[in-house]
Amino acid sequence: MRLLQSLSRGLQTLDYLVEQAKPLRLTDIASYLGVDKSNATHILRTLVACGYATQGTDRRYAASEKMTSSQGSGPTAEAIVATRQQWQPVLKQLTRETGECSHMAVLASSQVWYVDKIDSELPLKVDHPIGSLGPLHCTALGKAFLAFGDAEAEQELKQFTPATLTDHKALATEISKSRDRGYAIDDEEFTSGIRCVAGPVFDEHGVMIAAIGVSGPTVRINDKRFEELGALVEKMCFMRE
Amino acid sequence: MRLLQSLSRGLQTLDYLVEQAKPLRLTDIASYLGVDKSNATHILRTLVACGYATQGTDRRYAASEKMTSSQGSGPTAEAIVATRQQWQPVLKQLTRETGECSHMAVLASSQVWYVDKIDSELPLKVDHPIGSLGPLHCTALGKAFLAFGDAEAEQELKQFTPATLTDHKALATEISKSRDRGYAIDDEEFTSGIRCVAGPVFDEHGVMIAAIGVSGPTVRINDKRFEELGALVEKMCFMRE
DNA sequence: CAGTTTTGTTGCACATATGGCAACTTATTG
DNA sequence: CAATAAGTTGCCATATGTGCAACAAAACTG
Repeated sequence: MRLLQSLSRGLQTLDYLVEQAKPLRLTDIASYLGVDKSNATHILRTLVACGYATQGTDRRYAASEKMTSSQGSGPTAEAIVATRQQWQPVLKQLTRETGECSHMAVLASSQVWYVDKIDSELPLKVDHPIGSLGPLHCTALGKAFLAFGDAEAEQELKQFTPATLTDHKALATEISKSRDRGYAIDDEEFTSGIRCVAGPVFDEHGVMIAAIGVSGPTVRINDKRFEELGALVEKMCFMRE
Repeated sequence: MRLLQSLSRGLQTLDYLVEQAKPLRLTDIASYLGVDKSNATHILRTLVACGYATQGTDRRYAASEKMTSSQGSGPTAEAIVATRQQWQPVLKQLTRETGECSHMAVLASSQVWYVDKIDSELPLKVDHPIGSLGPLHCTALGKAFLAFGDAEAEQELKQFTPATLTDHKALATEISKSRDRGYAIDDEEFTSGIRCVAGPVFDEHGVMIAAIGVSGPTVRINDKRFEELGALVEKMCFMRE
């Protein structure tokens, strides 16, 4: 029973790239395989040439989309459920500390998909039903994906309120600001009278898998409190990493 | 720029297997690659040994699940959202025709995960909140996954009501019956006083991705109506294929 | 910012893995 | 039950993959 050595190594490399699910350095791959760097270079170059791996600008290698997402991208049901269970205490704490509704969403088909929420006790509340969808460009949760995930805004930025950003350049600036801040905001851009803040949730590989945020009526959230909420969400999101 | 020949050929073979999406004969693969049968044998044997291809009883070779299905277990968020949108009309129709609640669920971590529902208009109703989880062995939706999907029941079959099947053998018999019927049932096995029926939803590849079902209080569902509901769900599920 | 270390790529030569041939075994067909 | 086609194994020559070492390019570091 003879096997082709170089092919075996190549496939083993693929397995490793898929398993690690993040860009890997040549040296690490070579030492994992137990071969010379030179050999690893050839293997990886072949994988890239055949479309099974990609090389980033930092020279690191990763499995191509062919391997990582054979059809739909995005987290699996398993991952969502696990994340939901892991982060629900955070939602509860957010709502307890702020008195406002908190939500968790994942990315699906260029929209945010609400998968969990904790309702506010107050009579005036924000309610995105679990299972519903929302736009990326004018919700805090959506902007969190634009800022920290690999989501892209739709071509046409639909206007929902006077405050909705409909210009791609303005949106890009805002997303950049969100990245610097560590959280994204929605200042009455989707629904008049509602302000939201949201931060990213990363999985063990550093890939953004979900967003969590707090939403409340503008009447209860002045500029000062708006910033406080943002800081709180940012703290809660990055605490668990 | 030198590439590894045998690795290239191996990956090219994988592409071909994936593209053709059906078991292929050794000779065809060899002639496609333009190599000797002997060489093709070695390549395919290596692919099989590395888990990238499989050889059927008829000796034909096919790409392994690693290549065909998205490697993460369970459907992706994208797939769930798409299925939800596609099948929500069916849920609505089920509730309209029966007056009872209808639900849709996907499989996540050996549990059913409710991702959509249409409420009954009647005052006495069954309510599984969207986003909540349920056991596989004693819900109609869960049994649908056991019967038509590739789910496996937990080791310990927890007892929820006197009617819960806690014996693996009895459960296997019931699952087998479900397969024959075309739908699964839950006769007060999870909650006393509630009867449910559920059928499978398949994607374009014939892989079960979700289950949809109807639930109502036993007082409104006698044996005759129970069967009618099952027939209805079965019809609705298999209609859309 | 120069010196130092680490990492990635290229050239080369040798050993050997690999591909074709042919013989052999196993299935398929008339 | 021939007869033919498909699949697998043995063998050998050489194309080819591998490691070594030199080189180039980042990444640290003081």
